[in-house]
Amino acid sequence: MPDLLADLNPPQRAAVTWPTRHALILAGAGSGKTRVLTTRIAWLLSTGQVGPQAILAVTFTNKAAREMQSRLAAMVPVNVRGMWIGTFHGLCNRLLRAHHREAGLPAQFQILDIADQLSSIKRLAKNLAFDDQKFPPQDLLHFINANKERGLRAAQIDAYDSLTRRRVEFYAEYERQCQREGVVDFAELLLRCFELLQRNQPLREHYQARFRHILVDEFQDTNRLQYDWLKLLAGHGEPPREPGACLFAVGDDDQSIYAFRGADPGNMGDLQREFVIEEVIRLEQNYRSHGNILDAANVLIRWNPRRLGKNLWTAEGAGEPIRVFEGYSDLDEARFIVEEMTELIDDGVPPTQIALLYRSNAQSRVLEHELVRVGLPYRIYGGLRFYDRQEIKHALAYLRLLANPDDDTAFARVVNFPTRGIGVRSIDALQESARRLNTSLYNAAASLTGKPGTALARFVRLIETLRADTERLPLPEIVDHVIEGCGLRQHYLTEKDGPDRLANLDELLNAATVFTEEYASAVYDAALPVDGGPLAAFLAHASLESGERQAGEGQEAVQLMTVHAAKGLEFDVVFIGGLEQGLFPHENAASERDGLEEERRLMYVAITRARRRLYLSHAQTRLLHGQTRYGLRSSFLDELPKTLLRQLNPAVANVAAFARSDHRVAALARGSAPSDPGSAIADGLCVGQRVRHTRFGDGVIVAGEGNGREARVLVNFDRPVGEKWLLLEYARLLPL
DNA sequence: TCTTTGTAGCTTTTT
DNA sequence: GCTACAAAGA
Repeated sequence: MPDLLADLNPPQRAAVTWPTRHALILAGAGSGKTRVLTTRIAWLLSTGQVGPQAILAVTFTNKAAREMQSRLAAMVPVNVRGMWIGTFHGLCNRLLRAHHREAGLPAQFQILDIADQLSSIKRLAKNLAFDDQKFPPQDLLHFINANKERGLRAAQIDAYDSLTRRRVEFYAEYERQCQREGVVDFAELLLRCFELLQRNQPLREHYQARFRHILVDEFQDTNRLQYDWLKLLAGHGEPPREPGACLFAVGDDDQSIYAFRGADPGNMGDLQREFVIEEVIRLEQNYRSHGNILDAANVLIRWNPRRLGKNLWTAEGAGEPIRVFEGYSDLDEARFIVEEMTELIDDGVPPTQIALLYRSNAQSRVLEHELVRVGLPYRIYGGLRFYDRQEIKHALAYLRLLANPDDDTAFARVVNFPTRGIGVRSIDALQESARRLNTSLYNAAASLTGKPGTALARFVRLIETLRADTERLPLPEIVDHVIEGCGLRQHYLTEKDGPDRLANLDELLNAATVFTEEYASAVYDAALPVDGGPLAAFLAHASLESGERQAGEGQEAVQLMTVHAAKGLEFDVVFIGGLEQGLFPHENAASERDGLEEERRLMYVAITRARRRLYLSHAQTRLLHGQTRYGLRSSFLDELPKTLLRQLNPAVANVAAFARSDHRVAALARGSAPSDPGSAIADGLCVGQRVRHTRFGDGVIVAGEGNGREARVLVNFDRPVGEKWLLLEYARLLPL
């Protein structure tokens, strides 16, 4: 046991050996968060405080869950497979499979991924004759998901306008359709599970009594519903029959970059208050980056108000200054980056230790072009995932149809693929008759089988035959038989990109084989009934785990990805490109509530990915949406202390920018934070106000900061001028 | 049924 | 400027 705690620093050790009480661990970037989490579990087990069945560990990604399992397996001799370690969705799936009857779901219920959900919504919108101009399917999807993530059913939504009322009606219809089809979307998985536990007291008490320790990773990324789910399991707010579970939450509010998806970093503060956590443990020693890089990150993030507060430090030296490059154009910037990379590689830096991060995917193109031109291998994250490939989705749809004929999404996907002469007209007619009979497309098709010669009848026969032939087969053979029997393999034999797709289908077969082995070796809790069988479990696995983002393989490649994709990773050398106003921070963020703060956290995440060397680059012009845009350097650059930076190409224009940068940093040091929108700055000027300038024309005040002689405002001037910082002492601004 | 042509949109996206 | 998806022609 003592060796578990060896090499832990004092706060880490305090976290690991925290008494049986709720805990909030503020874990900075690179502070050994995962290690603390897994060691905590290992410590609880090996000190004999609880058994493995009493642990519930929740993560956001399958990768994180696997990482935790494998690390834990290396620390203590337990069957980690049988433990409840998984993603929110994975664990909810497990619970719902075990208690599907109580949850009102069929044993074979299927999980819709986001693409399935969208196609389901499109189908319904068409059936209900919803105007797709007034109600774009994407909006409906967002409306439904956002509400589910807040824990709201259609009946619980307050609709004050007719548009919202229609959306609510649609939501209700969608719920009905899913229920009839026996399918659940991602958000439903959580909401259904939450409602099940809330409604079913014996079940709730069973799990509350069972899980003595609930550990949550990346707590800042939880949404309302996930937090409520945790509270429910922890028995929070209920009369204490016996002491509820201990919630051990690890997170970093500064790395919350998914608020746009519904994550609520405010949950951290809520947790602290609601669970009465008097002492927050801070893990602030960083084992990743050199001092200058950390200092830059620390200074940058201090511009955000409402932080829980944290300052990273390292035992390592300051290291190199942060390199700043200004290109004339995006191409110039790309050339610089690629040249620099080439030099680094020549100097012996492994290409895999070099990462290029950008705010948006569109930025990768110029860089890729340049990388291809000089012949530098690269690996780009963000492509298709394995289970998202069309051939895989088709094969899975056939399997889904075998498992659950009511799954209309699966039916619609494969009814005419490979083409078998069932066109739009037949489908429309089928839709209509299914709607009339209030049944699934498959049932409607089956009921039309009076005419055995029709294409539709042949399709129904095909599915029936497949089902009958595979009924008693083990999973891999089912998959093999279906791929063969449905004609997919035959179809791709003649396609131009057929070989790749066939290889992927083989890979699916392989995945089924691996899955079957794991499934057989008691992946699931022995104490739970396993309903639905291996096929349903495999299909759920395919929906919940879409596989690694496909990337150009090749071991010796530099890594390209968005900042979001880089979260949790680290590299010796990091390039952050496109640091321009409007791009990073992104212009759309300005209109969102707390948008700029999230952008800043994103920048914080980007900076803290670097171990030894960090490059920040921007370009004066950039081709965006087919037009040349003139970008100002990112305000984030100005928020970094000049002393940490080394400008690689001192362009004249930057002298002013640098002076400005010092000014802003000085203002921050004095404690005068940038103004919030709406607040008055000086002399009756406030953010959002229109003003006139003798030289620049008219514009709107976007931000303001400082006071007295140093008070200045950021004005967004009309058309050609754009954003400018102006010192109020000198600039004569006329309020309009 | 497959191909062509047109038009919208375009930030990030763990499950 | 490019892509993705939808509606119209062969």
